Amino acid sequence: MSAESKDAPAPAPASNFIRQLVEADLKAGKNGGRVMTRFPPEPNGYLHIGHAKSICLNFGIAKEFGGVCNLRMDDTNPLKEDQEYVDSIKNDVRWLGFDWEQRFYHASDYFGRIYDIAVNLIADGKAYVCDLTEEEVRKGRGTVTEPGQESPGRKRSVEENLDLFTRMKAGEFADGKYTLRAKIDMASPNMKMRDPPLYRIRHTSHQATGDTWCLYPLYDFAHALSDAIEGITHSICTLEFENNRELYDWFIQHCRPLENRPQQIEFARLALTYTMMSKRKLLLLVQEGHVRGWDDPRMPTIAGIRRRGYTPEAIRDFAEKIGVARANSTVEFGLLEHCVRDDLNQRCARVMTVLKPIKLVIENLPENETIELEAVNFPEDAAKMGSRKLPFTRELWIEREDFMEDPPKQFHRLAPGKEVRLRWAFFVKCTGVIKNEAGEITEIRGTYDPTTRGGNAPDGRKVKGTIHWVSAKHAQDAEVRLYDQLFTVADPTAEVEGQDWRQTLSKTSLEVIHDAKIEAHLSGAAVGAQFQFERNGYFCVDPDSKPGKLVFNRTIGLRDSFAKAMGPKKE
RNA sequence: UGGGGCAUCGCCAAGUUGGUAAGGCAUCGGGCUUUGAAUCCGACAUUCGCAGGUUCGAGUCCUGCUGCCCCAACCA
Repeated sequence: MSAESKDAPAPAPASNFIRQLVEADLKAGKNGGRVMTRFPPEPNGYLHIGHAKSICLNFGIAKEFGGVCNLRMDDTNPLKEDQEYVDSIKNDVRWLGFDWEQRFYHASDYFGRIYDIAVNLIADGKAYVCDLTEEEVRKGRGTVTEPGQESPGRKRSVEENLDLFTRMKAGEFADGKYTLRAKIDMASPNMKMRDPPLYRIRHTSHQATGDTWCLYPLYDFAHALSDAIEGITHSICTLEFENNRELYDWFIQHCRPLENRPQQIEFARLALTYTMMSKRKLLLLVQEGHVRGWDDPRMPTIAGIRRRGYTPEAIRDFAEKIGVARANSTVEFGLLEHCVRDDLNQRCARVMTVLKPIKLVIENLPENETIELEAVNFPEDAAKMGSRKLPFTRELWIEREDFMEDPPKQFHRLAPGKEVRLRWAFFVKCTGVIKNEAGEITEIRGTYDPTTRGGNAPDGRKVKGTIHWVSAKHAQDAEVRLYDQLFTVADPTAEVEGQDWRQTLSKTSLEVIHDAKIEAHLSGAAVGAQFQFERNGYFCVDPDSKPGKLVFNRTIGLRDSFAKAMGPKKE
């Protein structure tokens, strides 16, 4: 625990306008020195990496300034919400490393109080029952350049409004018959202030409150009140709610009884290249079977990237690195990958696994001889994870890509007449290949130099390349799933005329290898265990694994400057 | 066209009484190397959307312009 605190001191968090604002509020003694934030997702889908940014921000700010952060389900629309989503949200936030303690709430917890406040608003002449249809309301709202028309309901008496609202709650009216609207200003240049709806009738049972209610408050009303009721001091949301702030403040000012004065602050939501963040479209990917589910490792959902092998530490680091600002921006996916590699590099034991195997026969090693070698599990710090024994035998698996019959000069791997080091083992020189009738190489032949045991030549002879291998006799088969971007374009969000967004879905985002060769000792690895397959990347054990047949997900490949220098791969 | 926002290196992003452009990612060199990984060293904005103005001095102040985002769901 305390061992890590003696490491290099954490760098001071980057400056951002929200931290500065909270700091200034604290200094000014605002809110009695209290800091309370909240993360308020609507349980209508799974959380994604964009939500992770918000979670880190809200819980992070609270923790940093000695405050707390609530987890609240913003469940005001029973048509879209589901218990499955609330479960997944709690699970994901917890997994990311944040704790709401006992402060898990629902906007629906406050339906009773919100209703009472609405009644007060009516009594104060600041809200009225409107009998316009949805269509009429839309038309009556005007446009951005023209003022709207006042609803006839605006002239209703307080008594009649109260009576109607009571009957709306009692279930006397069908969906859409009436709404409750705030009486603000139909000519406001801010469309959000043109008598916004507060309540609509919906005879639908609710995920949390069942059939208790048949009318439900709308977002603006319920959200501002929920914040005030909980005592939120800083209500952090994304930029698209900027126009709603004036309305938020109106509610805070005119509703009673309300004790607190929360402040809404907006920041730019996360956008990532090659990534779709729309909840609606992510749902379609799941429903239409383009992916295997919300937790498909190709999905940008927390559940997906968790299964993929991304760690909470990497995601938190990413959230810190991207910063917080008010300018819309799109972060390169490569930054997230950097954070993941950076974290995994420090925690994963190294093992050798051959993904696309070809046999290498050591001609000068007898059939039944086994040489036992030792391999360090974490070469950066040999003491950290110990070592393991490796059997070296006549028949080995090596990576197909590590052999070329007619290589370019920069190729440091195996080729006829060339010598390479087999990691932790010996120098091996290729003596030839065996081909089938089709002319395909089926086997590579070579000889090992017994004096180079461990990988160093006593004569000081150097070798350019080191490749990984596994004893064919001892290797176990495993399934390995290689992932690539789900979309082929950097901005899958861009609307292209005549083209459906699904057309940018990649056909090669998943490649399954059924016969990868793994070191025998790996066969006992637990689901979720993570390793670096040397020279191949970071991998984790997938829950689909069965006894005797492990399934690995490639979390992320290693950086590959050679491939980069050689140009794009043909695959 | 009304209102609300935003514009600093390829991508993020600091820059707050105006004082002479942080950092990260990416990229490019080089060292080291039993992972072409990691790591280490070095390079990388005379310039802050554009045009004027104020000032000894402006990314920071003023004026005008341009571009992009958001708002006309009984969604959030």
